Amino acid sequence: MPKHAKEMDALKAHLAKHQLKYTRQRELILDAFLQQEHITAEEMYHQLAKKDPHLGLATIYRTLNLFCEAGLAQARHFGTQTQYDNISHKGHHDHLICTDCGKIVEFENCEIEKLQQEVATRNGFTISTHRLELYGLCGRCRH
Amino acid sequence: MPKHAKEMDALKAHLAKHQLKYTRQRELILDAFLQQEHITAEEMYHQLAKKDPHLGLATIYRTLNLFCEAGLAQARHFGTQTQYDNISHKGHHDHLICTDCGKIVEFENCEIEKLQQEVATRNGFTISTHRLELYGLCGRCRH
DNA sequence: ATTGAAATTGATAAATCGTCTCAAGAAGAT
DNA sequence: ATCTTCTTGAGACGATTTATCAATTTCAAT
Repeated sequence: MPKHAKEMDALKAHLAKHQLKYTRQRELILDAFLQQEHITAEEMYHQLAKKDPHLGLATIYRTLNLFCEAGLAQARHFGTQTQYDNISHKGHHDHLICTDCGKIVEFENCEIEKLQQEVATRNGFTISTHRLELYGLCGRCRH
Repeated sequence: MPKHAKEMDALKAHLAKHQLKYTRQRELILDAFLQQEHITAEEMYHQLAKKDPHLGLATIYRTLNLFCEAGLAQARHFGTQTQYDNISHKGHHDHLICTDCGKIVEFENCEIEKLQQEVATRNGFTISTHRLELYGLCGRCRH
């Protein structure tokens, strides 16, 4: 029994719905991905080089983008690179981002989420995910 | 009397402090920038091509980055591009995005902003901008 | 199990975005 | 006006991500 049966089922459902196939590479990348809070394609490429030296970087990009479409991941562009966040990792978390040093603090706030729901309802929307990023200076960089 | 005397003074102060010069290009780019809520270098390049066909893209990047250092702008990575936000522009708006039809609804919510401030303060951050996007289905696409 | 249509992969080429380089030109203090 | 320093424009460059395409794999139907 795999550790992440729920996410694997979600992926398989997405694949079936779109006539895509369940491949060895996708399973490999999913396993690695679900153990991370967030990761870049390049990082995953190096991690998986041990398990499968022939796994291509393009496949990793394609697969991480697939995870985004399947709702398992979310892409976040920071600096010159793209971070792929693992949505299932902890419930949902938002980010405080220091524009000077790049420091990232994660947080959760139920009240904000509640207000988001209200806004959505008022506009006839049904929310499935959201993204909230606060940009500014961290304590250290303000000086 | 220019419309944005305050911002122009702030820029001149920054230039003087760092032994930089006030050039025709910087003035041109500042004027264009202050009329926007946010803009990419590429967009500005096309806008300003009419006024100065020889203005280089590199100069626009350099100047927008200068504005960031001077505290007039803030860079935000959005999709594959960098958005330069006009800090002096008040009306910040957030987005409701339909994942099916792509419809975008803008909204503002003071309560959410207040809670964001609280979270930031609690973590020692000073916020200058933020980004909030709610993803889901709009009323029409839910059926 | 075999077949065959359709999707996927790996390798690399290509595109994209932003920064760097450098000679020529402009700003501003004297 | 002169001289030093900074800035500019043009294109080269580097980093990251996507597109291309022949070979391979998946999977549903035999």
